[in-house]
Amino acid sequence: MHEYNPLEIEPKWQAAWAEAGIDAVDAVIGDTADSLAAKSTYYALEMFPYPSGDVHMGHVRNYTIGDVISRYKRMQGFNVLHPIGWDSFGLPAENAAIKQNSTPANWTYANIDKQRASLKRLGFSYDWSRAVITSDVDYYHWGQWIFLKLWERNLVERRLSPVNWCPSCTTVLANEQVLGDGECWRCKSHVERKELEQWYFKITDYAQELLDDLDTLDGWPERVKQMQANWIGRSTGAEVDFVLCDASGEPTKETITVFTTRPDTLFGCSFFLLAPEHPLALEFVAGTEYEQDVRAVIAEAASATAVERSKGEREKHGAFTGRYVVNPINGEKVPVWIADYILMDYGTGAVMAVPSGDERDFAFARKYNLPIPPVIIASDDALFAELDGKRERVVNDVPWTEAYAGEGIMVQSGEFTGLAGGKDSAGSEAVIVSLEAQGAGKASINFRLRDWLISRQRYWGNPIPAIYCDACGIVPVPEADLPVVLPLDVDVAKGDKLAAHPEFYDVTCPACGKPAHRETDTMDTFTCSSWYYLRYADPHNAGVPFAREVANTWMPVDQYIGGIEHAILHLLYSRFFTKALRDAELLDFDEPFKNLLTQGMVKLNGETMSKSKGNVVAPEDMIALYGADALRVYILFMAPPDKDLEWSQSGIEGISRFLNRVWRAVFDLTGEVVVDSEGIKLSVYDETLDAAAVNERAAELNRELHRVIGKVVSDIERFNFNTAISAIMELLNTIAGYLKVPVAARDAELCNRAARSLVLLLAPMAPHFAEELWNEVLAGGVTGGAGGVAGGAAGGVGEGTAGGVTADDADNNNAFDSVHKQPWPEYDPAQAQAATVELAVQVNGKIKARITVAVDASESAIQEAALSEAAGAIGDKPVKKVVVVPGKLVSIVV
RNA sequence: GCCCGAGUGGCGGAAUGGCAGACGCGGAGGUCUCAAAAACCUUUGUCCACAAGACGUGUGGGUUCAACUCCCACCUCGGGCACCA
Repeated sequence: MHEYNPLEIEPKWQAAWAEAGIDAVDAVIGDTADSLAAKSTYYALEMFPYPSGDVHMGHVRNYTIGDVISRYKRMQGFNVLHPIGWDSFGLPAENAAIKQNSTPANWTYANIDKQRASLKRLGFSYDWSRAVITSDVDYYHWGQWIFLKLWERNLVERRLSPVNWCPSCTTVLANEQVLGDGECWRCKSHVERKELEQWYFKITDYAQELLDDLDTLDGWPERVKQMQANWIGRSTGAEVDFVLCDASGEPTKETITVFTTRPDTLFGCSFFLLAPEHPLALEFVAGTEYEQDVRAVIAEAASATAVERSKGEREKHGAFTGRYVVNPINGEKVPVWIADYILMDYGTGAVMAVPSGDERDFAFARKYNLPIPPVIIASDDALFAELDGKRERVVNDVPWTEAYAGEGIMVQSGEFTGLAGGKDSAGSEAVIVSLEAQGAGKASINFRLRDWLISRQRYWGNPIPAIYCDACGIVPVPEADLPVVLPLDVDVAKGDKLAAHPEFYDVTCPACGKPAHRETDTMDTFTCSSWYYLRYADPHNAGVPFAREVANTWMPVDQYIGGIEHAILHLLYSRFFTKALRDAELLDFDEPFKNLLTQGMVKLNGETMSKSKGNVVAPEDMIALYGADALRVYILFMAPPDKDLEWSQSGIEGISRFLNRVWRAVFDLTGEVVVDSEGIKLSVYDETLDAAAVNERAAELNRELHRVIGKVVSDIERFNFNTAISAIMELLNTIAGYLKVPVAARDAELCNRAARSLVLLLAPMAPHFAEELWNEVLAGGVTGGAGGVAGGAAGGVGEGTAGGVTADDADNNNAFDSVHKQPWPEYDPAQAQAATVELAVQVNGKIKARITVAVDASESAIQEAALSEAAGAIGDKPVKKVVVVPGKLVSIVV
């Protein structure tokens, strides 16, 4: 036996696999074009890395999970696409370039080289021939092409809007890129609001479908779907048109529309609110006595930072504009105020205030002494009789001390009084019908989701293919002129930008030929990551981003794996892209990712590992100590994949020990007397075992083999890698018990099968380890060793066709018979059963005895045995009931 | 405030309503060794000197022959959203 030396065998097999092209989907060893076509496809995908530096433990975890799934599926006979690439545009490259006086490209590509080497060192089975790097012209060319397709489909728009501006990154951000407390997702600086003209993708056109199709994503975590649903934020209700009055208070022909989820409370509207940014606000008060107060509120609201706004219950400020509007439901004139809690970018920026039914309006009414007419009361409320039918308004001394926003009965609501009120209630519907009849409103749906702001005032990104012409306006770059190449001689370290490169932006208008100006903003990096999974399917296509039929073959992704932090960002954008590309007839499916696994973080001392905290455990250090396989197995073993895990150094030593034990056991199973490095014999036999004891151990091992293979299958299918590994450990423990049997008394077939199964089960998780054992000890049958266990007789379960050399071997020139080309071991649940089982006997819920019965014993026989065995505990108390749970226990109630 | 998760030994974690704590780490004792490391064996939820027994899955109730698991109420921690009309 040679020692298990991961540092020697891992690079060896990595080189051998690379040479044999074992992981490329279209060059799989032993597969012909026909056999490949006959296989089902399986697309396993992990979120590609940003090349920020070294590979860290989070990557190791993410990619190990994906690799296990890929290798397992290959052994199950699928043709597996398992690609990798880099999301390589983005701001960190610019910052690093400035810091190191380098260029973003140099920094990025150097990091990619470093990460590629690390990923290869970890033994991940990627099809490297398909690697996609988003900052390569060959890739971003097609990002521009897709941009033009979306533009053709009217999904691209340049418009003036309030935007989020990060002063530190000196660029605008999408809504999704502003964290809950108003911080930039990347640098955590406080985001400012600005009014700028920017490029948008009209993701809101798909708001309803993005929401509806969440229901079809059965393979997604509920949590992620919930987060997306909240983010999309659909509200149903009505649009109501209020008639504007002129400065003298006379109704005009103009109306102003509000959105409400509670049309049933329309009679309770006692004032009307505009957002401070609303264009009508200043128009109303210009030159009036109200102007000063209104301007003060506007100024105060504008200066409020995101932090202040996020503090929840904030003192509300407002001012009367001097104007009135007419409530269409009852013709009442109500005053128009501005209020700083009204958001310009939700609904219409104008709101009907119902202080009795809305906490915020209530607080505002109290503060400014506005009427609070009750219109909804709980059905059992005594006020009903008192209020019903009365039209007088109760002012500030209403019996209510707070707003009532729940469901109830409409009161003081004219013809609608007595109807059920609430969101989407009968009362709401009746009010909408009435409004529609008089042309003053309609049913409506509002989304919280905003369009996706995709332009960035940064250099290191995909150039937006648009040209500004004084004569023609904004003109798309013609498809034939693509790609718009990002110049590499921009020296960001010296503060250089695209906007300072005339050779980039001085162009002629494609429409009229006159001098024009190229767009110097680049696209959000999230546009690059919104379709990379499609490019993997057809990575070298030089005519289109991907061929439709090829995309249809591999997509949707069967299993996507990545961090929860993309629950809204990347995962929502990618869904949008897929739907938009489908409508552009470029592909034929609705959702990109059929199944999603969000893996937990790797922590140290309860904190996320980060360079700035200095608490990073470097994967390279662990590989140097224990090897890549031990690291892979350990990270799988520590916790279920979707939970955060706490790094512990001593645990990986345990896994290293486990692999060493397996190593020795495999040799021992061949009959070889295993010795340690100093020649001390480790194989120890128990010569006292008689034939019956040997047979019992053999039967136990056989049962355990069938049980564990079945367990590993079901655990891997559910991604419970930790329990799959536990089960393999249990198998090893049983094997260790059998290895006490002297070599001459062992069952050769059983030893062979046990060794092979052990190695095959570990192959997806510890690929080099398994490959070495397979090739050095097992391929071609177990033949080596002092005991001379004969190989080739492998029948039974263990391995379908794997009798050693596969039939395809002759057809190709690979020098080895890879364990990763073997079929997954089969198992027979019936053989996992022992002939007899021990049952616990409970008397009134307490275990009082144990009985051993045949596995197929009849219920009455079991009952009889249990009653006699537990007779002492039962005593003379009458037996009321007996429950027999086959294989488990007997419960006796006395 | 609203919406999700999660609370099990010293630690990581197991348990289609059916013997709680699998598997591993750590600890204790032992074998081997001059010694140590490695390896192997035994042991390891708590209480009790041992045994017998009792108690044990955040808390309190409930359903059930049987509850970590299901139901109700609550506590704690983590995450997301939050003036969205």
